[in-house]
Amino acid sequence: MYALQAATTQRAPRPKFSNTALGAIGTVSLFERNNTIFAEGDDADRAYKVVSGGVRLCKMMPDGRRQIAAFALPGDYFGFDWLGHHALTAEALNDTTAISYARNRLERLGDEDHDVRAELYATLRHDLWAAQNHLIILGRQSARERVTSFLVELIERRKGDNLSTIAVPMTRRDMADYLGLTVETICRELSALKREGVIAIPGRHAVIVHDEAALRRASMADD
Amino acid sequence: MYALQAATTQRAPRPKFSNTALGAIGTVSLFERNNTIFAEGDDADRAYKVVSGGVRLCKMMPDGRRQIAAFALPGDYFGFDWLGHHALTAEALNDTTAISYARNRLERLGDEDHDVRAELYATLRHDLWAAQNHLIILGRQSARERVTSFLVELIERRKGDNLSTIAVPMTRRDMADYLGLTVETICRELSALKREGVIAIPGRHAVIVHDEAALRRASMADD
DNA sequence: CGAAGTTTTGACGTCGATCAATCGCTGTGG
DNA sequence: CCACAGCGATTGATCGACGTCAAAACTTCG
Repeated sequence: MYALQAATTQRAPRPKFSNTALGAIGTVSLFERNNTIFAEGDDADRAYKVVSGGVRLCKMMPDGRRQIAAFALPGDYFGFDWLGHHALTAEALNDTTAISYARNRLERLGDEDHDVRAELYATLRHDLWAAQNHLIILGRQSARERVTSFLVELIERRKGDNLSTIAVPMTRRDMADYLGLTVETICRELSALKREGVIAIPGRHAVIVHDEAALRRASMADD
Repeated sequence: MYALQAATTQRAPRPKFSNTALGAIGTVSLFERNNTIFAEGDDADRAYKVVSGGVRLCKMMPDGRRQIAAFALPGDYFGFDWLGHHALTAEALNDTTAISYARNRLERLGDEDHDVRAELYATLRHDLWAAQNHLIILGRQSARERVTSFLVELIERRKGDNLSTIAVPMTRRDMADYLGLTVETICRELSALKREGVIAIPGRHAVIVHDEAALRRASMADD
């Protein structure tokens, strides 16, 4: 009973802003691969929605260690989390198109429009939910569990298409910095999954899932 | 410049609800050590503020592994993060007193009162900020860095008192499950810090900080 | 074709986990 | 008041998963 309830209620829907309210105030921005969109500590004067490409949201340590907190993929919002200064650095994974919203306009809209307010709130709640799930991966899962959890996450974030081929827009290093591992461990786990027939790897930025059930089993799909 | 900015702006203030608005609708609850206040997946019909004692907020894996996402100490709010179902399990660290707020009253108040709304939003933002800082600890820090980061966090959360003795209301196991380590590693790191003269350990639930600068240096205070 | 960056694989090292024993509280009953 | 049981904390010995170092293969782009 508890497990069933958890399975049906834990999924936090990615919020969708009403196009009517926000559509009008956004402007299109382009970023090329590895460009910084904003850095941790910057004035948070703009927030974004990814149209195409992808973005990594990360924190850096003084000695160069990096932890990626999340990836923003097409349809996702980012930069809404902190209204004074950005808490994370945002960098383009690829050549990326995004719609950008001015902070002062967002705030005005949030004060006036109950729906926009609810959606800003839902965005924040979704990010918190995602971060808390990420904690269990980083704190308590093995390398195998992390890599399979990540692939399952990509499967579930993939929008309409039900292909068994999933797009992997980030590099092995990005995956490593998201999962708290090294590039080499990522490669080894992917190779092992390939050897076991669970997946195939047609190229750097794609994975074919042959046995999704095995993948989910290996990921210990939380609770 | 950037480092200075980060140091002054990254700290997310713990929100304080206006007592006038919320004070009226809270009721006092008591929980004894290790009692479950709510479980992951439960209907989120109440949210809480800790008065005395402490609470761990955690996720469990089916095989018993546990990740603690946060500790709620006196003055902290918890259970506000998810308005449908709770995303985390809350358990009392100690005999604990908390003020509990009914969800439907909170929602009504949030709709009516701009200040309450801002404070609910600030609570969520604080939790997200804390979770993102936690990610870098779990993903990229050594055992030594994790334990010292934790002690620094306790120092900074300690309210008015400026004593060098800090209260540690949780067990070694709780610390381990918060930091993604084992009980043994926690003990060993604490013993090493004691041997090096950085801290003293007068009892299970207290630490005396002799060299706070060394502690902060060892914690690699992020960014 | 050559250069630079990314991915993959192998050999080896290490940090923290595991297994095990002991210590030291705290509470309970004789 | 003391003996003892039970649980948490501590310390030691050993193990193993993942990191580090190194080299080769592959991809991309000039």
